[in-house]
Formats: sequence, structure tokens, C-alpha cells
Amino acid sequence: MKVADKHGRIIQAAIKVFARNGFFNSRIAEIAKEANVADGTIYLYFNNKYDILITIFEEEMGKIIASVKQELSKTDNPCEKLEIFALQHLSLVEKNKDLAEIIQVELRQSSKFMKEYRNRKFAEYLQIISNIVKEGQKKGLFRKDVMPGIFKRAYFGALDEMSRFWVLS
Amino acid sequence: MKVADKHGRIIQAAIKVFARNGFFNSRIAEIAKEANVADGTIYLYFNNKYDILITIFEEEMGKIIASVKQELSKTDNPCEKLEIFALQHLSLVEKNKDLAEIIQVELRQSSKFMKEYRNRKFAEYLQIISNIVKEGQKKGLFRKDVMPGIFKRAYFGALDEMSRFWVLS
DNA sequence: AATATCTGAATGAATACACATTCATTTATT
DNA sequence: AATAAATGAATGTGTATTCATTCAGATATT
Repeated sequence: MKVADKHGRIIQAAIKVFARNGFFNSRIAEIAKEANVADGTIYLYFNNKYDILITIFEEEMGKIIASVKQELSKTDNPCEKLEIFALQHLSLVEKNKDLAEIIQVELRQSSKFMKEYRNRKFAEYLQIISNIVKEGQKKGLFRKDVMPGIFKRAYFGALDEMSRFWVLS
Repeated sequence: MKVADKHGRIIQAAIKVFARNGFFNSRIAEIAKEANVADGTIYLYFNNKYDILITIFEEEMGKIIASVKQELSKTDNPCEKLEIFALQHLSLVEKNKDLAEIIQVELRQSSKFMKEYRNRKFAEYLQIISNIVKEGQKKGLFRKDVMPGIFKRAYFGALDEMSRFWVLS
């Protein structure tokens, strides 16, 4: 890492500040201060405030997806995969509380103010679950009447709501 | 309903507008227009913008809780109750998409900008689930090692995430 | 090697503007 | 006539973004 990785420092600062105040109540000035950077410097690395949030979604979710896929590749038993996914999800949330909070809180309303932006990374994350289910059904391990597209939501939703308990405390 | 129930009209307008834009991107002027009321009139009925949102949480969640409890009282079999809760939740979401969206999207971050406000109504809603579980355990119908406080979150989370699929579409 | 010139990253004060809230005035109700 | 309710233009504040300026380091010139 460069001694002065401004981009990275701003992202890390923003994760902290957004998690603390929520996106709309966060001030660019506060992020700048947290990153030890001038207000204007932020605009050398990002187009605007939204852009910082989008970058957090993209870059950080990307890392998480990669890490989960990595863990899942260690087995090809769909039952075990499902379990690994849950454990991995909860442990990642615990390790990155600020990031988890931003994803949980801001992702939901992001579509509201970033019309053009559809969160592909999040969809990709959910996709991992439905792929496990499909695989399990092919192998005759899971019931065929479970709809993977519905299941992925129920499974993720349960994990998400449970983890929210300790993220927000 | 009174011919000019301003309070109610403003609330209904705000539900529509908040659902459309999200809280922070909603303008008081837009709510006023939607309610066919002058901007200033809103401040005769509410202290400020936050107050409108809080009132939505309190009043509308109150109605929903009452309605769910009503339905649940029709049986005293905990298994059936759990099923009724799910069906009732999903049907209420479908009937009140705008309200559902606000609760799903804004509730999460509300704690961020309304420091003093703890959402009691929402806690009360979750409580319904854990009470069913406790009852079922007492009657020997549910496993004793299920923790009601965790289960209520997993169950609600699954329902919530599934319904989000069609709320936001 | 010493000096002059250039470059562009970084700064932070100044700007511009959006919008919640107010309140003097008007309209309705008793 | 007195009181209450409603109006909407005007106000003031907060803050995202801009941009003229600085300055450390690179490059050219002597």
C-alpha cells in the first residue's frame, strides 16, 4: 500500500462516517477530516458524494463475494455449502460492522436516489445462494418444489435480520 | 371520515411521497401538494418533517399490529398462529405497498437521525412472534432449544426480504 | 552543480443553492 | 364581530461543490 493511498483512506473514512451518521447526515467535511485530507481533495478522487457510496458498494462487496466464493470452493456438498455460507456471512458481518451497517441501511434506499444504479454486486451475492440450491436439487439432495429465487431471499433475509441485532448495538 | 381530515390527508400524502422518493429526498412542498394543502398547514398538524415520519410509524404500525392480533386470536394453536402471522404479514404488505416500503427502507436508518426515538411499535410487532414461540414451547409443540428472541428475527427477516421482492417492483 | 521553470496534487475559503420553517395576511367558522 | 384555521411568499441556514492559489518535487537550462 502506498504511504498516501488517498483513495483508500477516503473510502475507509467514509465507511466509518456513513456508518455513524447515515449517508444523508454525513458531511463531506467530516469524511475529509477523518481521512486527514482537505475537502476539495475528495473531488479529485470521486465525482460526488453518491459516487463514494457506490464505490463502497462495488469495491467492498466485491471483496466479500470473492472471499465467500473462496470458502465455498472447499467442498462440493450443497448442504455443507449452505452452512458455510451462513457462517461466513455472519463472521464477515462481525468483522466489518461498519460496512455491514452501511450495506444493510443504505442499500435499501439507494435505488431511491441513484435511479440509474442497480446494485449488481448485491444481486450477485444472492445468486450464490440460489446456485447452491439448484445444485442440491440436481443432485437430489434438496426438494424440487423449493424455488431457488424465493429461497435465496428467505435465507438471506433471516441471516440479515439476525445479524442486524448485533450490528446495531 | 371528516370531509377535510387534514391530519389524515397529510399522512396519506406523506406515505405516498416518502415511498416514492425516500425520506430525505422528499420535499415538504411535494407532500403539501399531494395533500392539497398549503406548505404552512403541515406545520399546524406536525412539528417538523421527522414528526410526520414518526407519526406514520406509530399510527400505521399500530393499526397493523391490532389487525394481526385480531386474526391471531381466532385460534390458540401456535403452529397455526405462526402460519397466520406469515400470511397476514404478506397480505398486509401487498395491500399497503407504500407503507411497507417506508417501514422497510426508513425504519432501518431512522435510529440514525432520530437519536431519541426508539421504535416501540416495531419491537411490539416482533414480540408477537416470540410470544407464539414461547406459547408453543410451553405446550410442548416446539423444540425448547429454539431461542424465541433469535427466532423472531429470523422469521421476520425471511418474510421481510421475500416481500421486498415485490414491494420494490 | 546550481538555478530556473514547470507541473499537477492538494488545499480550504468562497459560492451557490436548495428547502425546512416561519409569520403576516387572508379566509372560514362560530 | 370575534376567533380559529389556512395560506404561501419570504427567510435563514446548512452544506455540496468549485476554483484561485500554494508548493513540493520533477525537469530543463545555464
